[in-house]
Amino acid sequence: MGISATLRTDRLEEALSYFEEFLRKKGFKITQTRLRIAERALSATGHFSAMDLWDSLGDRKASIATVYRTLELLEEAGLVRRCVFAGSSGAIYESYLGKRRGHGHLICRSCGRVIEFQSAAIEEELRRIAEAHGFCLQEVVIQGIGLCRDCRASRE
Amino acid sequence: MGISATLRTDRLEEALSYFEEFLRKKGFKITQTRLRIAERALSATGHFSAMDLWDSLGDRKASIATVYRTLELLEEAGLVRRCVFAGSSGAIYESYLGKRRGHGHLICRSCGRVIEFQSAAIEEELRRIAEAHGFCLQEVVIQGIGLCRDCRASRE
DNA sequence: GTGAGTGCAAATGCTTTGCATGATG
DNA sequence: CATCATGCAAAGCATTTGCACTCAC
Repeated sequence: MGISATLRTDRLEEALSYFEEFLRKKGFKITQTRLRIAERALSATGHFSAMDLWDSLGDRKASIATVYRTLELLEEAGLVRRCVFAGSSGAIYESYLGKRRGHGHLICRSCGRVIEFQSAAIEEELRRIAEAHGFCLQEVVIQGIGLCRDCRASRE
Repeated sequence: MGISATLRTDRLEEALSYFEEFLRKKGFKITQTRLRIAERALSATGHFSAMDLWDSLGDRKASIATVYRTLELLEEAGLVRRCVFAGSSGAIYESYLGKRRGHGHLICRSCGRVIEFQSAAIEEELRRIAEAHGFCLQEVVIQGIGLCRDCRASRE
């Protein structure tokens, strides 16, 4: 997927200052490296691996270790989601900037394409089920695995 | 979690012969090792890692490589599901024996407990969404991550 | 100035693979 | 008896960690 170079400056600034505030509150330091990584991660339009993000940092690279460490902070801040798609090794991240939390994914087994969808009904039902079990629901993972329209067609 | 020693002989025999038939159809050989691993995997009541299964084999151990290879076959046969729970490294397997395919999981962040649930409504809705995207839905992953009743209580 | 953040490289953990040996159809 | 399955050990890969150095507060 990779990371697009286009920045969504509208909400990005907002998200970045939210991240700064998060760091301050938690007693973490606001460093150039963290901000640089956060900017790249938050402005990504698609799904990306830690390595993709690292690649996109250009000349002033951070170490891959720091990329992982910062992604963890961004996830903790609720700005980024770490996804593990069935059938693929390794985690994939996505920026929550401009997306609703808890959206679902349709993942194509054949080409790896990921289609996002939103379903209030599923979220609602899951919340209801969690409540019935006395479970405090913090995060939701909804995935459909199969074949996308194109791959399905090319098999017939 | 580990693997229980109790065998559910009622349906187990049935599942095992289904597995044998699957192997035959695919041109794979029916070996003692495969059957031994399949028996353990299929009769497990909870969730288990490849290592758990390997441990449970007792004195006549197979190699861990063969355990992985056989679990893959069992998954292909639709008798076992490989799950990756958000927040934990490594895959967890579950037998589909006596369970409905596509059931969901509530996973406790704090103690790791896994609660299973069934929701026809979610399955239905996901099927509807997939169809709307021309997507051929083969498998479903539904997870709720948060705190179970006990861990939630002990935080207050 | 002090403690936390970073880079580097090494370690980790789970999983897969190559290849010689052994069992199955 | 030809093949495929297995065991073993080594490789693979994504991720994490230890530690000396550097930077933010």
